[in-house]
Amino acid sequence: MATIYDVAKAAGVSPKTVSRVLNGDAPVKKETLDRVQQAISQLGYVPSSAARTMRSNKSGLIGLITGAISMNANVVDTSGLPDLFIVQGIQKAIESSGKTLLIADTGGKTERVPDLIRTFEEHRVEGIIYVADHHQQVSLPRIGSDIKLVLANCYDDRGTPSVLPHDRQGQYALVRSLIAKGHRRIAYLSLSPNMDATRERTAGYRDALTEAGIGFDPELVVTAEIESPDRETAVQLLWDAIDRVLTLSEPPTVICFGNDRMAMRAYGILRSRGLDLPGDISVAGYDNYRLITETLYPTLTSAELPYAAIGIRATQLLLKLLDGEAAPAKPILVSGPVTPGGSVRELPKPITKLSTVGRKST
Amino acid sequence: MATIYDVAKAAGVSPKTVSRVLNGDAPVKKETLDRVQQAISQLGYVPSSAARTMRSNKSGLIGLITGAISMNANVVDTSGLPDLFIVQGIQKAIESSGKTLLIADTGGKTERVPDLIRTFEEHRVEGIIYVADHHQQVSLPRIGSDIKLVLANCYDDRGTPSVLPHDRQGQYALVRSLIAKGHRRIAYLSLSPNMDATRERTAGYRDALTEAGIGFDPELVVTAEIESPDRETAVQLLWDAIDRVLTLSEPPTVICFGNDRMAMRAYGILRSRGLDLPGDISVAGYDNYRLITETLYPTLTSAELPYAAIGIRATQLLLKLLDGEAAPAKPILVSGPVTPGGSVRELPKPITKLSTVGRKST
DNA sequence: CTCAGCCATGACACCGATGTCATGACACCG
DNA sequence: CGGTGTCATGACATCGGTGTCATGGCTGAG
Repeated sequence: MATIYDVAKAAGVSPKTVSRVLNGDAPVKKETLDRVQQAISQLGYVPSSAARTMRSNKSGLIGLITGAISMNANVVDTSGLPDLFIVQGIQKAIESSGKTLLIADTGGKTERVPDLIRTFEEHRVEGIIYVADHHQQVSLPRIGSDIKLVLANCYDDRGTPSVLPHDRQGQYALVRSLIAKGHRRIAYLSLSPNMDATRERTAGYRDALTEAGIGFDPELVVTAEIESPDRETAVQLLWDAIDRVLTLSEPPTVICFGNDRMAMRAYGILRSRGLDLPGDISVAGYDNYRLITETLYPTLTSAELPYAAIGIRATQLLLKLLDGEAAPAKPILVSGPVTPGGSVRELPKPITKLSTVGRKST
Repeated sequence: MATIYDVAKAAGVSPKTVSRVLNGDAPVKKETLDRVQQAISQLGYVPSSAARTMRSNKSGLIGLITGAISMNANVVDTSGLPDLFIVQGIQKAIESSGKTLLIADTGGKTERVPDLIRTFEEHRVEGIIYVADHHQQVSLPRIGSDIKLVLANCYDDRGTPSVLPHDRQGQYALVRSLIAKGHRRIAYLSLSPNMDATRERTAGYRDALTEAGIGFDPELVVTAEIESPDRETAVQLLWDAIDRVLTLSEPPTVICFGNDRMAMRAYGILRSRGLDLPGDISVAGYDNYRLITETLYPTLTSAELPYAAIGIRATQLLLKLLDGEAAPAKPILVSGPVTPGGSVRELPKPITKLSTVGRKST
């Protein structure tokens, strides 16, 4: 590989002048510049970032720790939308910054994290983004203070800067849109109650009910998934939960599911009970996992889990920290829109009471 | 950040001795060793890979170019299984090699590839793996000969070492398994005929028919997807294709689709025609995209597109090249198994002719 | 005409590892 | 007891860039 010295010799100048040409940080005579540039292209010279890093102590590298790449492989996991979308957001945001992304995958084993951090330290990354596969609390080993850390889709108890999905707002907006379509008996078949997302979303569900003056009926809220079920168990649990709400004395007109995948399963289950979608029962998901929401027939109404946006925000946050800005005191919450699909039917409006809530704008 | 000099001073030895402790490449007295190790952990010293790289001219980095991370984002693309699974395989295989993976994403724009390669060259990667989003021919800019290149899921006309899915074998095995279940009228609704995969798979389809002594009926083979359709068009095309084969004078007992996603759509379409799955018609996909095959009800029979394996093979190939082994003359073909699901019904065996083909082992 | 000041360039040291060679302390052999 | 070999360690140069400072030539103001 050609070095700056080779180029200098070929152009008949000093290495320092070549350096000046490369970085444009000092005036160079046009003629000299041409000679140098020709030498560069002739030799196919590419500067060594290792040498640069050494001198400047700036690597231009950002480390990314995730399980997103190795996960989702065979395990079709419980959480729904692959955290990979967060990585996509990060990738996109980093692109324009001139930094280079070093991606390390935990392979699903969190105990590998210290090793990965160590590797990043060897490469003198300027910052690290840690991506969790679902909204959760994490605890990472301490990192040298010269490396900035940002958490995406997770948080810790040390006040490390973090970016989280605004689950409460998401479920609120979803339920609100259902109410706007005339639904008042709204079931919510949730993910495991231990998850942060479930707590938040349940709160959002109630927010929307309260706002519309609809009483909260605990019978309409059923846990329909446990931590890490096998397929059979998951289907069984879901089947039972659906059965439970459908056999209520006053059954729901729409069922919200904890994620799109549950909703996808529900399509098959509901139909096998002879129900028409959305004629007999409306369905909504969560995540807006497009592969599912757009491919299902009819298309699925879903609240978007703004993973790409979380990735972007996390990256922007990190870049700001690197720029010397102060860290925000609280986690940054990112909201997502509701994507309407064909799975939610518009109910005929009650003629007795014409509240604004029942109105639909379009 | 502490350097090897700081450690040396703290331990009262020369930097070279610290180096010896780090690399264990020369005997060090037990007592000295302890002092050095203590100094290291006290100072939190982590060696700089930049300095190492400079001295040794070996970076320990492998570059990966892919569109897998940025793609699949909003575009639910035509090709089916996300190439991300290839990246997963690569990640897994690289893990145990001690190398570090540098991932660059094209963001879907191939014209960015030269820039990405340039960045890799600056980091002095030892090898590059290029991952395509579907089986295809590519043309990459030339790379300095000191960097090894391996193509995954694609090939070029320069004989660059490459690893490809064995599409012909895959479709052959799938159709063979259908025949083993008693099917003889087998429709094939394929992807775009311009795709390498389609050509290969069609050949595999015919291989299986020939083997079983079933005549090839061109009416059973229909293109049901074009290059990059919008959702509406895709559904329409699929609907038409299904209609076409179902209204044949002798309709198929099973339909093979070009990928799992088409099959997923077909579930809705077939049911809306009042057909029972798999009672009235059997269905098979391609890719074994587990999110789809395992979540659909009934589960979907599919041929596995061995993306993870391709990633692993590509990585192993690259590591061998780096080890000085010669490149294989031909692309490496990776086969995948057939994953049976509930979407294919076992047909009653014809009593007149009891051929071995109709037999089922289990 | 002279000197301040800019322009273009080069000499040199340094970043943090490690390969090469040298050195001093012992042990072992004859 | 002297010579030879091994062990443990250090001095120094080097990898490829870039920051610092110096230098020579030229311009323009006084």
